[in-house]
Order: sequence, then structure tokens, then C-alpha cells
Amino acid sequence: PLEMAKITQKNFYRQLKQTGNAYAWKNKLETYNPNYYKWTQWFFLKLFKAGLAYQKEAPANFCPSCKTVLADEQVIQGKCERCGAEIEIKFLKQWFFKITQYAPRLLRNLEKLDWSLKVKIAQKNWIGKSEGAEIDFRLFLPQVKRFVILHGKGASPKDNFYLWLKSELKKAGFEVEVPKLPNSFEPNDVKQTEYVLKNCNLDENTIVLGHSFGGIVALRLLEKGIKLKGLILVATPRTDKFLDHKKRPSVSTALKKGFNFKIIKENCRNILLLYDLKDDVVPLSDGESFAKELSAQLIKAIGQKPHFRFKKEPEVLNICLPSIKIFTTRIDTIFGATFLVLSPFYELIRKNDLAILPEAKEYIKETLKKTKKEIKDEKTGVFSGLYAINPATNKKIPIWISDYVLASYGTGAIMAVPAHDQRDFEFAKKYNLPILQVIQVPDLNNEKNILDKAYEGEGILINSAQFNGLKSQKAKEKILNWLKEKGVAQKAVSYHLRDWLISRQRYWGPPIPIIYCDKCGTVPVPEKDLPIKLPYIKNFKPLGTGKSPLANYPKFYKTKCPICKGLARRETDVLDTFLDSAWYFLRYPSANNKNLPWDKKITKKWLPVDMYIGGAEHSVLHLMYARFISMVLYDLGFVDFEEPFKKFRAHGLLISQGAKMSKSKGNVVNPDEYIKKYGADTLRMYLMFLGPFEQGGDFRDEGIVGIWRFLNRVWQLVQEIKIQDQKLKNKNSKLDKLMHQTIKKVTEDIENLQYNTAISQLMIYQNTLQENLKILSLKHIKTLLLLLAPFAPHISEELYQVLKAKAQNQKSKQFKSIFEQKWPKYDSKLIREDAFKLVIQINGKTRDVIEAKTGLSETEAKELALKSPKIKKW
RNA sequence: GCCCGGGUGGCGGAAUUGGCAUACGCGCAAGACUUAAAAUCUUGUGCCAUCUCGAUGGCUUGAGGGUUCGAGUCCCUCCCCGGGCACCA
Repeated sequence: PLEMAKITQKNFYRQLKQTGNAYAWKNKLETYNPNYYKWTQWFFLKLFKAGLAYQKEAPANFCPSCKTVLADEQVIQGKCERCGAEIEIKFLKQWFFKITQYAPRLLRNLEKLDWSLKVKIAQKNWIGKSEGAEIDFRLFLPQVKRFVILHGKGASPKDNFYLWLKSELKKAGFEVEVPKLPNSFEPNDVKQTEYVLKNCNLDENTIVLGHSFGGIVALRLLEKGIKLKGLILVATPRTDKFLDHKKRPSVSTALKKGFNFKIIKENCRNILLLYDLKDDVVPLSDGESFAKELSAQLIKAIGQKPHFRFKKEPEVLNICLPSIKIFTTRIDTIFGATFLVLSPFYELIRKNDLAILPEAKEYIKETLKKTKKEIKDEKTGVFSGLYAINPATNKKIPIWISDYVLASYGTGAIMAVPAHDQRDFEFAKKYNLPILQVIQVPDLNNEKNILDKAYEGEGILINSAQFNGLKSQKAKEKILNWLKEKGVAQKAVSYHLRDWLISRQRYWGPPIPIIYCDKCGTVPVPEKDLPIKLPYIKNFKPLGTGKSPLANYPKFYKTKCPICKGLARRETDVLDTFLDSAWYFLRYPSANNKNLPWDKKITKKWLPVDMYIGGAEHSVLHLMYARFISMVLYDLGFVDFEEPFKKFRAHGLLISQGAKMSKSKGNVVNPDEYIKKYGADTLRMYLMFLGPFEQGGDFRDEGIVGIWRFLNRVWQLVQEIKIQDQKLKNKNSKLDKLMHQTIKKVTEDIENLQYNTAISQLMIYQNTLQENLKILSLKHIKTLLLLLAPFAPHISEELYQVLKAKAQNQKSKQFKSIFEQKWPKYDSKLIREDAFKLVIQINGKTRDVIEAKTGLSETEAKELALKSPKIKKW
């Protein structure tokens, strides 16, 4: 790629120069240059340190042909933005930028921007804000009747979260016991176990929750042969390694006996472990070792207080009464929610070993083999084996798993309301799930409102208990408040925008500056070590193993940990090259600065960009990324503007033979051929003359000779003209008027990107000059050349030199360039017409047109009109 | 399905606020130059009628309706083309 880039860029630069584009060539840059991508990597580090770059395991768009993952924006209609292959969903660990954190601002700022409406709307839709609610649907726990909570060392039933948890569980309809265990300060697990056996009601409908030392007691109960429905260990020690173990001889003694895990597992099949990441008493590793021995699910969380010692610990309640959070914009239809649907990638299913059916597990595996298109084409799903409780109706509803629910939107779970959502309707029909109508269909006389498809509109509520008769809008508000009071719902906003996936398993891109060390974890490369150069390797083809080709080069990835200096491994994925282009405008003015990404003073002078012109295809790609990066840099104090481009205009796309130009279609129009035949000026001017700049169209060369002829006539004009005596000056007011009108029109049209009409005005002007060849003065022709210069720079410059030589009596001399002359100004007094055409219409039809002098009064104009002989018969 | 553009001569396209629709260019036709062709220049060129043959009348901006003295332009309904997004709950 490096060699190829150098060849293609050479040709690219040649063509840009040849077409007469006046760029500041001193300030050019190439993003593959280590001097440039050094700073791209530097951004990554800045974002990483600001908590805006993170790694996560998530379903990602994977292109099987490019063999890399892609960002959401880079999937166009289910296909790869680069190669067009059908995208698959793979569950992989990748790096992301938290662009979603900026979603509200990216949306809000749009209003202030002077951008093509098209692009603003595209961005708005892509960010896709929806307002609604998040609602908790509690899981239905079959056969569970009773909770027994065992407190820890030195505690009593009144301490920590016990009282609160007891009341919450009671509210949910369970029996709860919290025994006061004997000798709490110097507890003996044998004695406490005996106490529980004697005093508590334990059976196969009971879940025991043990907190800290209470967990050891719980395990002993199972060892004794007690069978339980479930066991929850909250921060229970496995080893006596915790900080002040010397002060806890009782715990050490209890642990020394060890556990009979085999019997424990036999007596209880549902075991969940909850450990606090910031625990200052029991290390997380205890939870990990328990999880291994008990083959149980370990949930890592952060307690309100370390070791879960606060009065309210929602994480603990969540374990006892797991619930599924859904997002909806139609809370008014909640009484019609007859089932829940989870995405196959829903966190709970993946991470918690809920009692889901084997066929559901199989389904999740199968989903990973499908392409996006296959998923879309047919709705499939499977019953999970679980049930939830609809918080509005308190009814038990089944939980299904289906890939028609996206993991990456909302919470990854939905309440299905088949009567009022077409997708849910189709799903319910296919799998024979109940459909309950809760909104009246207007204009339907039939009282039963039988539905053969979902009614998705709003209306009056039915089958919704106390909310019957309300209109959707009002009902949304009331139901939300009702569920809020119950503590199971809250207002929520969801965005369509996803975090920006920036890892690529390609070769060509800046390596992600991260080092993995067994001891120190994920370590950012120190800034002084940048750039991490992309090595020159022979086999750069993608591997298809989910890893970058760099993963085959130990020379690249073997490194030392910057912290402990031990052996470590570099990240081998590279950064999305869209990140390179997300900040290049900042680099242009300071392109030659070796020590900084940009010079503060120069940046202040030149940026933000006044006017930016590009393709609309970058609406949600480059333009969104660049805005995000600018906002981050602003927040971090590196630049003093949030928005990089004040004004943006999208040029139209020129297509060829009815399709986008592409090498594979063989319909590429090569400018070189036209330059060879007609010259660069003709080509560039023809492109401008073709049609409205912002519209684009099919490229045909049928009219190109028109421009060629026009430029030839201008050429002839300058050759033929004889510079007159100054006497003739100002004699021809008609020509002067046209000249000033032309200056005005061309100036304004250029500013509005209406090049086609500017050129047509130049043609009119040129034609008139030709007709009045004998009475032309220098200014007329000079103005023509000045106005023509931006369109046809080469010929204008040459003719300008000829003209100057003529004007100064043929002395051959090098004159200043036309591009150093001032742009002509028009005199608005001279533009005003002194005559106008008085159009006489009768019943909207033109019956006569009379030449009239300006400044007539209404009566005078009427009189004049009535004199027209033609109107008499009308 | 939703959201943007757009639909005007044979073609690319013009048309400030509603006020001569078709500017400018291509193409085409006739003429000039030429032995001839190309190039160049000049003139003409929306469609349909009518006749006394250079005028007169009518029609025309995707379709239909409306507002107005007057609509390519404003309002309503619909059709077609291009682009974007799309199980987004």
C-alpha cells in the first residue's frame, strides 16, 4: 500500500495542478506519513485518558471480504462501505470512541450551522433522538416463595441493606426471614448453621442470601443436605487473605475446613455470586475462585459502599429479583404488552446463566452465522424458557429471544405490543403469541376492531384498566407517573447514533497505541514514544482470524511494558482511517510544524473553516466524525471552537452512463483525455457550466464544444482589439451598463455557487463586446478577463499579458499576474435601466408590450397602455 | 415504510417578490467562406392551427383540482425519477 499510495498520489497531484486549481501546495500533507499519524495516535491517547476511548465486547459489523470490523456508519444498506459485501454480525472485543456522549450536542449545534439542509437532516436522522421511557419488567421466579437472609460478621438484621431488602422483597410478595445469628462478633460457622437449621423455614422453594460470613453459613447448610431453590452469595470470603485477616480468626478457622462443592452443587442448582469491585474486605479473586468451583455466574458490581454495607444496595435487590429493562416510546400501550423480546446479544443472557432453554442457546449461536440481510429477511425467534411480569397488569408473560431486536439500541430488550407494532404483530402471528388491542382504531365502525395488521397510530385507550378512555398523549404521561411511583419506570431518551468503532483488522492504518501487560493490564503508550510506526511487512493481506495482519509479526507486537518493563504485547489492530481525516483541516495551516500537531497562532487565524465543500456521501461519516473530534478537542482545551466548518455545501455527484463512476463498471471519465483535446480551461469551465453545482447529474460531453468556442472567441477578441484613444472612453453607456450588470451577476453567482449562470452572463457579455468591437475601450475587455480568470485561469492570464502589452504600446514587458489584480467592482447607479418593457395583460394574457421610460407614474403608465392600438379589440 | 432532492423544448439547463416561460449553451436547418469537407461566421429554431406567407389565434413547465386579474413559482390530491435511512421499539 505504501508504494501504491506514492504512485497514485503523484498522479492525483498532477491532475489537480493541471486543472488549474490554486491550492496552497506548501501546506499539503499525507495521512499515512508517520509525522502526521503520530498526532492521530496522540488523539487516541487523549481520548483514552479522558475516558472517551474504551474497549468492549459487543456485536460488531464484520465484513467477510475485507475481513475487518466496521463502524455503524460504514455499513451502507447492510453492505460494506468499501467493497459492498454483505455484513455479518460478530461478537468481538473492540475499541470504541464514546461519540454517543456527544449526541445531544451534535444534534443541538446543527441549528447554528450554515450547512446544506440535506446534510443537516441526514445528520439529524442519523443521531435519531427518541424520547420515551425505560421500564423494568421483573423476572418471574417459578416456585420461589421465601427468602432467607443471613447477615455477616459483627452485623445484625438491622444493619446494612437487610431491612431495606426485606421490605422490598415483601412488597414483591415473598416471605422473608432475617434471623439474628448467634455470637455475631466472633461467629462460629458450625453453631450459626445449627441455629438456622433449627429456627428457619428452609425448603426447595427457598432462596438463601448470605452476605459476607453469612455466605459461609449458607454453604454449610447445603453441605448438611438442605435442598434450596437458589443460593446467592454476596461478597463471601473464600480465602483468609483479606487485609486485616489477623483480626478475623473466626473466619480463618471457618475457611480452613474447606467446602464440599460437589454436595453443594447437587443440593442447589441456581447459584449466583455478587462481588464488589471496590471491596476493601473481601478481594474479588475470592468471588472468582468460588465461581470456578461452583460453576456459578459471578456478577461484578460496585456497591453503594464497599462490601455492600449501605442501607440500600440496588445491585443486591437486582440479584434477588432480576428484572429486564426495556425502552419504549409507546408506554401508552403497555397493557397490550403480551410478551418480551430480548436481543440474542442481550447482556443478561450472555453473562448470567439464567435458566434459559438449550434451544435458546443454540439459537444465539446460529445468529452469529447470519448476515445482516438474512436477519432482516425473516423474523425468527425462540422461547427462552423464562417469564416476566408486566408491571401494569401484574400478569406473567413469556420472554422470547429474537434477532429482530437490536442489542445496540435502547436496552437491547423490548416489550412486544403486537396489536400496535407491525413487527411484534408479525412475530406474534408466526409464533402464536397473544395479541391484545389497547388502542381504538379510529374510522373503524366495527366495534370489535378486529385487526389484520397492527394499528400503529395513537388513539383512545381500551383494555387498560383505570386509563381507559384517555388519549395516547395524556395516557403516556399518566402511566409513566403511575409506574414511576411504583419505582419501575423512568423517562428516557434513546439515540440511533452508536459509539464509533475504531478498531480495524486491516494493515493500512495507524496502529492503536496500546500495550497489554499481564501485570499492569491495558497500558497506553507514553506520548514520548509516538509514533508507533506501521511496520513495512510483506504479507499485509487480512488474516480473517479477527486479528490484524500485524498479529503475525512478533517483531512488531513484542514489546516492553512502559510501567513494569516486563514483557508485553502491543495492540495489533489499527485505527479507522476515518480518524485520520477527522482532523486534517487542523493540520493544513501548520503542516510543516514538526513539534506540534498545530500552531496555536496560525490556527487562531485560519480556523474554523469558513467554507467547506464536499460530497453529501460524507454526511454521517467524515462530517460527523470531524465534528465529534473538534468538540472533544474543545472540551480538552486544545482548540477554541466546537464546530470545525462554519459553512458547508454539498456538491452534486456527477454520474456517468446512469451510474456512479467506478473502475469495475468501466464508466470512469478521465479528465486527461479532455485536457488533451480541449485544454484544462475548457474542461473545468464545462464542468461548471453543466448544471447547478449542488445538483450533479449525468456527465455527457455533448456541450463541451460550446465552451471551447466561447474561449476561442475571447481569444480572438483580444487579438483583434485595437486599443482606442481615450476619447472614446465613456461614449457607450449601453456597454458600460452591461459591464456593470455582468460584474454584479458574476460576483453574486460565484458566491452562491451558481457557476452555470455566471458563465452564461459572461457569454452574453462577450457576444455584445464582439458586436461592438469598434467602440470598445480597455476597461470593457479587461473586466471580461478579470471575471473569466477564476473559470479559465490559464487563458485569462495569457490574454491579460497580451492586453497589457497592447495597451502600453506593444512594449514587451512582464506584467503583474491577473491573479494579483483586484476583483472588479460594479456601480449600482450604472446598472439601473432607464427604459423598461410595459407588459399589458388582459385577463392574464399578454396583449401588448410597450417600450417605456422608467419613472412613470401609475396614471401615466395607464395612459400609455391605453394608447396601444393592439388592445382595442380586447 | 420514513426523510430529502427533482420532473420545464430534440438535449444540458434559465426564470428576484406570483407578472413577456424556454436566458445561455448543445443539437438541428438554411446561408457565407471552400474545388470539397472540417473549422469559423451569419440567420432561424417550443408545439398546433389558420390564411392574404408574415402575420393572426390557440396550446404548453409530470397528472388532476384549487387560490388569484395573473401560477413553472402558492395550497390540496396523485404519478414518475434520483438520493439517503431503514426490524431504531
